[in-house]
Amino acid sequence: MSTRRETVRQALTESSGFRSAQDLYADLRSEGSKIGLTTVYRALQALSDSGEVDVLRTDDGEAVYRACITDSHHHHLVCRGCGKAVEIEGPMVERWADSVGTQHGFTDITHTVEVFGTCADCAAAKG
Amino acid sequence: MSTRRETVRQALTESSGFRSAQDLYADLRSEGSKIGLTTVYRALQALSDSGEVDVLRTDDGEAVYRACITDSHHHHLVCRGCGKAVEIEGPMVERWADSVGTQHGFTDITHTVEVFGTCADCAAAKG
DNA sequence: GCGGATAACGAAAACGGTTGTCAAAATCCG
DNA sequence: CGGATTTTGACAACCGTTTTCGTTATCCGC
Repeated sequence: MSTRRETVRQALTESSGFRSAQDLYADLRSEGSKIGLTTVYRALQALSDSGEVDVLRTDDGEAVYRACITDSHHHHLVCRGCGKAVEIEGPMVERWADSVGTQHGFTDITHTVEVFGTCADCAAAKG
Repeated sequence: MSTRRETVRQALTESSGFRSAQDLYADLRSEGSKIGLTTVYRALQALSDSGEVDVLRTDDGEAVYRACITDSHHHHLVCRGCGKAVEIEGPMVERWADSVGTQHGFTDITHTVEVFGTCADCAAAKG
């Protein structure tokens, strides 16, 4: 009876990038769903166990999830001052991730890259 | 009066690798110190703020600290089946992240890289 | 359809690491 | 010594996550 699990999977797939369980819960509730937080967590755990989503931790310990898409993607260069994000591409990095994974006998390789910095404006503002 | 901060710094320096705040607290208590958990956290936070220790998060969200002002920045290749993690290095990626950030006028650049895959064992087990 | 076993659900409580509160103790300065 | 300031640590609050447990929905043999 994985209707709820499907719902969560879909919500995650539709949103790009990483979402926290609480984010997804808020999203679903605001869409009118009566899903419970517990179920969101359970679904994410199940999806994670079966390898359908990737999980990692933010700096403040929150778990964030991403639908596991092997499809090509881009990354973001995020300003830690104002949050401005620039889309960046790194074919070199894609190749590197694949090759390093393959070297260790891993298959079905995906990766995430986040680059953080202080943008020119914020650097200037800060003095 | 930063004897306590010194104590924590020293405890961290003496132990190799990553330790959690709770670990350090337990260590210090077992050595007879009457330090409080709050103080350990405060000291670690201060040390982290001043860049004297590195912080990261374990898979279950616990913060771990390492006295290390230097090198050994590495990433992880994580199996999405069994969770096994392999430490990987990618000087190329480090350089790429720096250069792409600089190109966009960003300074003070950091980055995170996570590579996910299915390890040989799990691929075999799964069929 | 009907009824009971089974699985999924969700509200609320429990949990564990972390952070905040606040009064007591230590330190500093005059 | 005495008062201002800082540091400390017991304790409570917090927050994301997990567990509990009673309710509800689904499945399956009749």
